[in-house]
Amino acid sequence: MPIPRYTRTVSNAELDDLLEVCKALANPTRLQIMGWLRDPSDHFAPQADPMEEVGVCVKQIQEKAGVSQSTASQYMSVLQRADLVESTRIGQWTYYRRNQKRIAALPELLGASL
Amino acid sequence: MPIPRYTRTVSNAELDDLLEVCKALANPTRLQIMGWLRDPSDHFAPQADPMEEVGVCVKQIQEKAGVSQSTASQYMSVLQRADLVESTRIGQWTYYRRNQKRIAALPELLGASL
DNA sequence: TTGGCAAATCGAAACATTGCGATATGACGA
DNA sequence: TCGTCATATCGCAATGTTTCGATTTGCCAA
Repeated sequence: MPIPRYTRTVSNAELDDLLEVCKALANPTRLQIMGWLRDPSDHFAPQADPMEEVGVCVKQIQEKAGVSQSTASQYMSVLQRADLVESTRIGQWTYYRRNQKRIAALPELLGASL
Repeated sequence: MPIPRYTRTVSNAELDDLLEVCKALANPTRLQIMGWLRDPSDHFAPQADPMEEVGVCVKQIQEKAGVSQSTASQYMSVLQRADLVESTRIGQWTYYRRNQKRIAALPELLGASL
């Protein structure tokens, strides 16, 4: 029975997870969006539904970021795939907000994987 | 004199800094290397100079990662530009080690910028 | 001083990401 | 039912990243 030459400290799942997070944040606009979503009412104009609860709709993010509608939509789904944001659909709007639980756990993930 | 409509919480310098870190880590092999360098003697074979102090030479990283010499060298300079590793040249070898101070400060940078 | 080793840099091909306009889907109000 | 608005998805050209082999630089020992 062969003994592995060197130890593996970090699980592959955690590493892949962190990798996806880094990829999602490795874009200046997406990184900014995450910051804006921290205090939505400081960065976005009022909207139909209360942004502190449900989040901010794509149109507002698009306007603030100065990108096209399709780009804004794509950005948000990249961030969502990395589990950094959550979304709620209300009527014709999709509201995005930070996944605060996940974000709070990032330092730990960093410490464990990196 | 126009008043900015919304508040900026995060400095551009910090955001750019975090962006560079994310870019550097947004590659599976580079991410792995950072992990290996945490406990070098658990992951690399003995070498001329003591790796816990000076770090690990490029050749060892190259072999462990299974990439070409030029790729390994580039990877290390990407990590160094992001300030995640430091290097020491001894004779014909360049030893790389984690910038532990910087890495310890990452959670704070994350908390401040993201 | 010459040969060999380690590392860095260069140039290029393959591959991935970016970001747009066009189009599709679905909700709402007239 | 129709037109409009918000969002999502598609296809594509431009740009950026990856990764290599070849070349260059620098160090050391014979």
